[in-house]
Amino acid sequence: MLQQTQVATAIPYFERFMRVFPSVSALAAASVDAVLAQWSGLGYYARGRNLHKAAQIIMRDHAGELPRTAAQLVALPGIGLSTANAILSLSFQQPTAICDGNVRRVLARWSALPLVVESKQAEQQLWQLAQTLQSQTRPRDYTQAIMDLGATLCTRSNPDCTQCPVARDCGALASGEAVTSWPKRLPKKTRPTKTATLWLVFNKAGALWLAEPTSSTGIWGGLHQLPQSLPETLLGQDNYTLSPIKHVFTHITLVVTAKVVLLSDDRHFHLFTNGLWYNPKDKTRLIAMPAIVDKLLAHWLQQGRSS
DNA sequence: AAATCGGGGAG
DNA sequence: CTCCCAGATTT
Repeated sequence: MLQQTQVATAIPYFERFMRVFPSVSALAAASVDAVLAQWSGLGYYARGRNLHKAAQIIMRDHAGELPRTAAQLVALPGIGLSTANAILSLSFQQPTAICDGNVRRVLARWSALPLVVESKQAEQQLWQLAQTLQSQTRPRDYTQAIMDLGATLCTRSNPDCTQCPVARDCGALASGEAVTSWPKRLPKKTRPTKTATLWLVFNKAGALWLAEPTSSTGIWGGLHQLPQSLPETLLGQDNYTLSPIKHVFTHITLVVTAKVVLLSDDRHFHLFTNGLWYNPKDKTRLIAMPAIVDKLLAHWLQQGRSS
């Protein structure tokens, strides 16, 4: 959950997830749909699918226990070198280095790294530096400390160097330039905009139609989806077009126009198969779906019938 | 090496 | 708005 996701964001998801799947065996025994239901809203759904697969592999090949070597950990889906080393140092007191976003920022500043951090050279030097600096006697404390340093003091835009325990030999601080000018970064690239139409189809009870997932990969893979089109016979029905909303991804900006259809009778229900009717008020029934569903529902409730 | 995967916190 | 977060995987 913490891969590319801030701790504060992940905490409520983590707590709920651990209540529903309190053990590796419980997670392995669950359906991927049940896992993704708990992941809904958190994003990067491949993490949820990979975690589920990893649990099953751990049960099958590792007697239900996490392996304790980097090579075995990296072989599990969703675990790369960074996560493997984090597990080894934080859980098993092995002197492995991590080089996550916080650590990269701390080390780039401390070493006054002239290289653009996205470059292969910088990547290599930062990993090398991280491994060199790792404590051989207290790897767990060291790993937690350098991450917390980046998260609390050596922050992106407003570092508090007066409180920093390594300010004395920090290269960026000594340089006279602004500490925030590190890490050096590549110029930003513009994010392309794409448009999409999504349909909100409500039945008489006020439940929303969600289609079964059609693919386990790609954007929102494995999640239930809003229809992008409707059967011809329904297009003549009264429908409402909501004002477009923006939904930003890492690589694209999606401008979504939602169209709303209210089914007043049962005539057209036979057109809706391979999916389910989701009642937004039923909080007990968690469905694997992207955050944009609730976003559009809120938009519809707030905006209402504007056209 | 570059692109692809969400969503939100913070400024 | 922009930047970036306890990155991994695919192309």
